[in-house]
This record gives sequence, C-alpha cells and structure tokens, in this order.
Amino acid sequence: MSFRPLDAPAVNHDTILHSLIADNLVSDPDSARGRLLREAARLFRDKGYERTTVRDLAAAVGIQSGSLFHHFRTKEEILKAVMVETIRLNTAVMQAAMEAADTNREKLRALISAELESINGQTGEAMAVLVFEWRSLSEPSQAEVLKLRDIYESLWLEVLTALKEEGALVADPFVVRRMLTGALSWTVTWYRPERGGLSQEGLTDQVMAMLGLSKADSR
Amino acid sequence: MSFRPLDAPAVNHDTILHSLIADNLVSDPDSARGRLLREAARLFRDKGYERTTVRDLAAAVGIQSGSLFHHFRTKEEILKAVMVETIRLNTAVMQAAMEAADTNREKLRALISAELESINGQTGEAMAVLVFEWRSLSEPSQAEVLKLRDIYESLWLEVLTALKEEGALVADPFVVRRMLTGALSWTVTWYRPERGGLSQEGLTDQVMAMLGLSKADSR
Amino acid sequence: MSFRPLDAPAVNHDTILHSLIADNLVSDPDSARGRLLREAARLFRDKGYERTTVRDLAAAVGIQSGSLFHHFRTKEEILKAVMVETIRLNTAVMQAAMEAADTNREKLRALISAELESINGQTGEAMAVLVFEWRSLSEPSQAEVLKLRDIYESLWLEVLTALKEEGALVADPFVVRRMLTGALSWTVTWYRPERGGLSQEGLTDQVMAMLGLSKADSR
Amino acid sequence: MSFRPLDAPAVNHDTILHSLIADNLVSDPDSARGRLLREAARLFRDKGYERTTVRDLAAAVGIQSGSLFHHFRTKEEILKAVMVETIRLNTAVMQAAMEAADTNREKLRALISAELESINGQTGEAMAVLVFEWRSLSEPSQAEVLKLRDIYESLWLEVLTALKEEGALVADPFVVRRMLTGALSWTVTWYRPERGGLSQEGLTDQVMAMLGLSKADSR
DNA sequence: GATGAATGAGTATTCATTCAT
DNA sequence: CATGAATGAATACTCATTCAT
Repeated sequence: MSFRPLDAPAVNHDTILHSLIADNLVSDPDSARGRLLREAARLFRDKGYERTTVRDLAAAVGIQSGSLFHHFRTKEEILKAVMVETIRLNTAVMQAAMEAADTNREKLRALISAELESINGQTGEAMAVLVFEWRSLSEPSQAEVLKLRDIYESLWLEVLTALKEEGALVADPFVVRRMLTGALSWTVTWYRPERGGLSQEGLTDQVMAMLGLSKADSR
Repeated sequence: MSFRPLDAPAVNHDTILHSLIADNLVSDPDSARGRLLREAARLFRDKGYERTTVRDLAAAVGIQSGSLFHHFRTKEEILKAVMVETIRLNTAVMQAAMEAADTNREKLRALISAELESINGQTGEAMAVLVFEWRSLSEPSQAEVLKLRDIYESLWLEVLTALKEEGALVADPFVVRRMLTGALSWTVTWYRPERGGLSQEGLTDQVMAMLGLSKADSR
Repeated sequence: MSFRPLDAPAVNHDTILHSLIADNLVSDPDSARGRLLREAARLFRDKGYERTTVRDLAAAVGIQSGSLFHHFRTKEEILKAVMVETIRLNTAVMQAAMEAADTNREKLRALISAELESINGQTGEAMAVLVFEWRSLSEPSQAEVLKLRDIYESLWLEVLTALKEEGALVADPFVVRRMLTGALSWTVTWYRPERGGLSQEGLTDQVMAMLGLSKADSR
Repeated sequence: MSFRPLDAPAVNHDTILHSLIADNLVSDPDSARGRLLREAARLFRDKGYERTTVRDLAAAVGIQSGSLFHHFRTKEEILKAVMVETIRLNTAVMQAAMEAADTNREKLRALISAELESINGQTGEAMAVLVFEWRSLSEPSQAEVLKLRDIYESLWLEVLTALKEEGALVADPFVVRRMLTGALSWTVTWYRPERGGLSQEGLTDQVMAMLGLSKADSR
C-alpha cells in the first residue's frame, strides 16, 4: 500500500525523463538534437520516412539541410534515434509503473494504461513511427532496436505469465500480448481522447474487461 | 440449415472470384494485369511502396519498365488497384460467409475467420499493403478507397450492433471493431499457420473467447 | 623482309580497332558510348577527374546528366572504361607493331614509336588520364586495370630482356623500362609534333640514341 | 678544389634551410605552419588534393578544421605554399650543389643527384604533389609557381647548354632536360632506395651513363 | 502492345568557409 | 588564436514518366 495521493501519477514521468537525459540515453527535448527528433517523429508519422526530405526536417527546426549532418551522419540515423529514444523512455516509464503496482492484475493494468499513454500521448508520433516505418530501417539498425524491444516485451510477458500461472488468464501469454500489441497500437489510427468521449482510463478498463480481468470479474 | 458437406467451405471462393472477374471488378489472376498486381502486392509489402521502383515491378513480371505504362497510367494507380481489388474481393467473400451463417454469433465468427484468412492467406500481401502503405496513396485515391472500406466495415458493424442489441456484447460495437481491426491485422506480423501450432480456426476460437462469445460461454 | 610500301604503316591501325570493336573489347568511336569516352578522356585530362562533373560530361555529348547513367552505373565506371579501352587498344597496336619487326632492335624501336604515338596521337588524352588520374580509381578497379597493364608491360620486358641477352643493352631491363615510361609519358606535357620542329620519328631516333641503340651505334 | 672531408655532403642542407627560414622563404618545419605543410604534402600525395578535406588536414595536425583558416585563407593557398616552398628549397639546394662542382660534367651529375634526392628523400611527397596536383592550382597561382620553376629549370639548361657547346652532349639540351624530368620524376612511382638494391648514387651513375656522360666514357 | 533511351526534377550527402563565443 | 556549429552551393545518383521506333 502506497501513501501517494490517489490522483497523482504513480510514477513521476519528468523524474524518469531527467534521469535518462542525465545518463545520455535520451536527448534533452530543449536541445537542438531533441527538438529535431521531435519534429522528425511528427514528419515521419505524417508523411512517412521516405517522403520526408532532409530539407523538410531542417526547415522544421529552422536550419539549413546541410547543418543536419552535424547532428546525425545520415537520415536513417535520425529514424533510428527516434525509435531508440522512444523505446528507452517508454521502457523506463513502464518499468516504474509496473513496480508501483501491487498485484499482477494491477501490474497489467498499469502496462496497458502506460502503453495507451505512450501511443496517444506525447510520444504518440514516435510510437507510430516505430510501427509504420520499421521497414525503412536498415537491417543492422533493426537488429539494434530489436534488442531494446526485447527488454520492453519481457516486461509484458513476465506479468502475463504470472497471471496465467495464477489461473487468471486462460489464453497463451504470447498470443495475448500479440493481440494486445495490435489492438493498442491501432488506437493511434482512431482514438482521439481530446475530443471527449472515451477517456484513456475508460479505454483501459474496456481492454481489461475484454481480457476477463476487470476488478469485478470473478472468472 | 445447409446440406453442403461438412468440410467444404461454406462459400465457394472461386465462384465469387470468377463472378467478380466477369463484372470487371477484379483482374483475372492469370492475365498480365492480374499477375502484375500480385507481384506489386508482394513487392510493396516486402520493400514498401516508395522503395519499390517501377523497374522492380516490371522485372517481376518480365517486361521493361516503359511497358508498365501501357497497363497503368502511374505507379500510384498500381497501388490503388491493389487496394481496390483486394477490398472488393474480401468484401464479397465476407458477405457470402456472413450470409451462409444462421445466428449473429455465427456471423461474427465467419467474419473473424474470413478476415484472418484474408490477412494470412492468398491476399495477405495485399492486405498488409492496405494497412502499411495507406499514406502513400494520394488523397483523392484515399477517398475512393475509403468508400469501399465503408461497405466492408458496415458488414462488421451490422453484426456487432445486432449482438449488442441481443445483449451478447457489452462493449461499444465501434470500439470492439477497432480493437479487432488492430489485433487481427497485426497477426500478419507474427502468425505463421504453416509452421503448425495454432490453426486458423483455433485462432478464431481464441478471439471469440476473448470477446466472451464462445459457444459454451453463457455470459 | 616485307613487301608493303615503305611509307605505309607496318600495321593497319583501323583493322586492329575494328577487330577490337567486333570483339566488344573497345567501343565504336561513333557510338554514344564511344563518343562519351572520348569526351570524358578530354575532360578528365583538362580538368582532372574530380573537377569534372557528370554535368560536364553530359553537356559534352549533348545529353542530360541523368542520361549518363543509362550507359555507365557510376562516374568512376567511366574513368575505368577510359583506361581499360585505352590499354586494350594500345596493347593490340604494340603487339602488331612488334610482330611486324624483324630484329629485337627494330622491335624496341617499334615499341617506342608506338608508345609515343599513343601518348601524342589520338589516344593521348586517354593516356594522360591513365597516368595522372590513377589514384581516382577505386582499389578494385585499379587491380583490374593493373592486370591489363601487366600484359602491356610484358611486351616491353620481353624485348628489353632479349636485347640485354644479346649484349646490346647494358643496364637492367626493368630500370630501363621505368626510365622510358617516365621520359615518354612526360612528352605529353611538352611535345607538340603539330608545331613542326622535331618529328615523332625524329624523337624516336633520339630516344634510341640515348639508349646507345641507334643503327649506326656499334657500341 | 675544395677542402671538405670526402664523405661530407658538398653542401650543407641544414645551413641552406636555416638561411631560407631566416629570410621567410620557407617555413620552419617545427612551427605550426611548417608541420601543416608537411602533413598536407603527405595527404595530397596519398589521396590527391581534391579528395583531401580540410578536416583531414586539420586532424593531421591535431586542430579543428575552422582553425586552419587562421593560418591560410583558403585550401588552395595550402597547396600553393607546399609547391612554392618546395621549389624554393630545392632550387637553393641545387644551386649550392652545382656551385660546389668544378666541371660541367660534375655539375650535371650534382643536379641529377640532387633532383633524385629531392624526389625520393625528405621533400619527395611535396615533389609528387608538384607533378600530380598541378591542375588543382588556380591559373593565377600556376603563373606564380611557374616563375619559380623557371629559375629552377634555368640551372639545368645552363649546364646542359655548356655541355652541348663542349661537344660532350649531342642531343638538344631542351629535349634532354625534358626527358630527364620525366624519367627522374617517374622514379617516385617505383624507386625504393630503402629496400636495398640500387643506391641513389648508383641510379645517378646509370642516368649519366645513359646520357653517354659517365666518367669513363670518352665519347 | 513492347522497347529502351532519354528526360528532368528530385534526393541525400559533402565540404570549404564563416563567425560568434 | 582556437573552437565547432552553421552555412549554402555543389555533387553524384535515382527514378517515374515519355515517346520515337
């Protein structure tokens, strides 16, 4: 049982971010590099990686296209950085969210909620890039990013496997995780929390319910 | 109640296909145009639309790049044709599958099964293109294709709404359809029926179960 | 003793050229490719390989820069082709000149005369490129061209070694060949036969004399 | 007749160098400028002027590329300085070598020996630059450097003309000098005195012999 | 219909040079 | 003097599209 106020976030997003910046694992959003990565994520999501030119990227941060290459050696390196930093940040956020939860059911709820937040919140553009621009990454870069994804995915499998062992989950943890990946990342194409309607917590509840894991669900 | 043999498909895929070919709604797979669209779907899925050159497309069907333009006015028209014909075929197939089913629950099962088949079977490459290359389509073409998707989607909503009215479904039909869209299309990235393991029917069962709609489920 | 008229060339340059063209070893000078290589040789000699742009090359043959790449995959391939075809042609010409001569002394004279002709005649620009743009060739291409040069050089060493064995030559054949290479290729920077003065045959005589191998020389 | 020890150099290379440094005609090799010019000569010879970047140059002397421009206004000025200082130094060395010799035959021998030393010794890299990077120099700079070369060349022509008048040389002094220029500068591509074999003095002897000017040669 | 050479606008990347700190 | 981020013009190369044959 924790003593934090009920409606404060279980984990401080900013604290995590600053700790990652200090360790040079993600760029400071206020630095030239950080601003570029944010604009790149937006452009890559909106137009696609191939249709975004380095001139577009440069214009978005107000520099000349040649100057980009002081920060990144190639255009692809920008794509990779968007993906790597996004995974690093979201892995850290999820880990903290999970650790703050007491039961496995609550841990899973924290993961779902955090993933919905990562997809539909600040890092949403970058998450969409991660899903839709994967093939634009060279194979060596794909391998690098996959290693980071493995860490991220192991958080999910750990919790789902525990729930399976508890008997709370009937289906195969791997299959469930994959269905969730698809269902949750697809929300980026339709879910608009800012338009009112379903809140993010409400959506999380619906997903838990679909899995037969809502609080009231005695199944 | 139908009198077809138990292991024959409820609807004859080939019959539907030939009827669509006769109406000039999809290309004969043995024609030059049909072969090109099949190869285009494969290449667009494997390399992405932008990274596939018209030379690649021409080489895949054994002609010169200039000759492509006797069949299609632009490269984008090829992408559009892949999408349009795929939706037309799958809409027809699903409509038939749905009509062959008696109850709403069976209709939904037929839709899920048919969508899994379209994603992981013969039209899988084209379905992946539909999901991942959407932004490569010009806005006017997107509008055209969207009209066709609306027909396709209305099939789903019709059944889900009926189930909701029956009380068999608790969640919002729109939300459920969208979650299903994500979960099912994502199977293209991981599900390999040919490797043994989970069969397509088994997967369909799991999805029905997740929705609390399996036969034995009295909920 | 041969029966050809005294002032006809011992070997027919055009016959050799056409035979090489027929074997696809050098390009027809009237073809698009042949014209490009001739202009490339001129530009590379005048401005250097690096300072010659593909736009310069294209302009010189009256096409757009993009069209160059229908004939050659890279700019470097053009440089290589200039070198390879030049060596092939000159090797064939020298072999014929040598074979038409009776004594070793006459063979050497034929080689010197032919090399002066190749440096100061039609292929002069390409020969200058061979000397001065060597480092602009990638290492793999250098290796390819070196193999061809070895054939060319072996013609010289064969004759010089025979002269050494005859006692007509005192110095080391390798050293003599290298001094000759330098002295003869340097003529490209100063020798202008068209301005009158020393004729090419006169220059050949002077070189033979320097080697103590003039006809009258009983040494 | 001179009184210096038999195996001491006829002229003191260091004395000449220091006198030129004092007059600000060449840079002190230990100064920042001198070190840069030495590295530039090496890089220009190895990679060519165009393919050597100012970053390469800066890195070779351990500074940042922007700092180069405190020493030289442009990259081309570096190339010019390499050439100018090399000619100045070698002209002074040859003049001294020539003046230390008594007969014209000995003077010529001294020139050949000194040029071989300049090509294959300490200034070899810069001499190669002088030959192979000539066209990278702008025309105004070429004119400046040509004036210095004229002084250098006049030393040779003076001696060769005297030998011609003595009857010791049959061929045209201009032709002989040009053949020698080619033959001697080409040694940079093949002659490796450090590998044993032919010594520099031995090579000088061979060249004198080729000209029919060896001591024993009574011709 | 098919060809394949040509187009020309577009792309990522390079690099000498500048200049505020 | 030194730095290093920024510039901006230039570069080789790509590729969908055209069209005479």
